[in-house]
Amino acid sequence: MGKEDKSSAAPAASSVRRSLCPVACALDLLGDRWTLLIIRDLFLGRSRFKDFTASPEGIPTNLLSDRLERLLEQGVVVQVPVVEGGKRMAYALTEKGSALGPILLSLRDWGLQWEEGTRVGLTEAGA
Amino acid sequence: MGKEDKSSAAPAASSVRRSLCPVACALDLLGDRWTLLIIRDLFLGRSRFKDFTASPEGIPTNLLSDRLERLLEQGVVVQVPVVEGGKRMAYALTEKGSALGPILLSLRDWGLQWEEGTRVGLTEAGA
DNA sequence: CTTCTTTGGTTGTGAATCGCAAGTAAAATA
DNA sequence: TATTTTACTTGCGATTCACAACCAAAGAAG
Repeated sequence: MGKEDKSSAAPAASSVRRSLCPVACALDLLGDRWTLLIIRDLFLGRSRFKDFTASPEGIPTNLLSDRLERLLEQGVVVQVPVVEGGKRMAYALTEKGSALGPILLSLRDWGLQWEEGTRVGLTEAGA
Repeated sequence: MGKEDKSSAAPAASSVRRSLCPVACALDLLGDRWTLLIIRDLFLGRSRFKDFTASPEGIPTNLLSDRLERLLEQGVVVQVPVVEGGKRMAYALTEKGSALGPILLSLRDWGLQWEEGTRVGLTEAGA
């Protein structure tokens, strides 16, 4: 029923680690062009599916679905009802997800310093 | 010939930015499964092509070639002769490349704290 | 309750990229 | 000069990406 089928898979199957290096393991989960942008959006206060697709980078919806699913699996985000007891769900960072703040901040700082013309949109979260 | 042809291209053409967000721009260059592992190796003191292929993650040589070429283009690494005036070249971090230290350290810290069974191999460079 | 709109996805498809294996040429070594 | 090592390149099947179209459930409007 298309439940165990992934039309668009992640850069790596979550459970296949290339090594025990913490950097490599972090990259097994985060090492692609979209995942950390979703995390960035969560830090910026966006929480709904539509919000993520509205970001300027324009993530394709199939990739967004896939990444969110993987982040849920890995305990980086959780789903919470938008209104108490409602059916609509929003995404929120777990403690594991919030701990990604320093990574985002160091990426932002490096980008600002070395990539010409970049501008901030990140709030001072996680620092 | 085969000079303008890339058999294995990078995750994004270096000059096509998805937005002006510093995080997004950093990920345009660094957002894949291998690039930051090469940088990690450079911080660990590895500098030759063979050294990178010898890392436990086992990067394919065509991808290594491609990533090194892009890092050269972007001024993150430079080539220096292994012996004074020799023909064999090694790779070294530029100032721009060395500035990636904090990103590597935050990835390492997160991996150590949240990814079960990971162990350090990173020296305290860049901090 | 019925209709309309928004939200949150899924599906399909061609193009691009990945990962593996094999081949190769120049440099270092014996 | 002969052999080995280094630093790649090439080819190819499999996976993943990006774009577009489609769809069903939820909420809002009348």
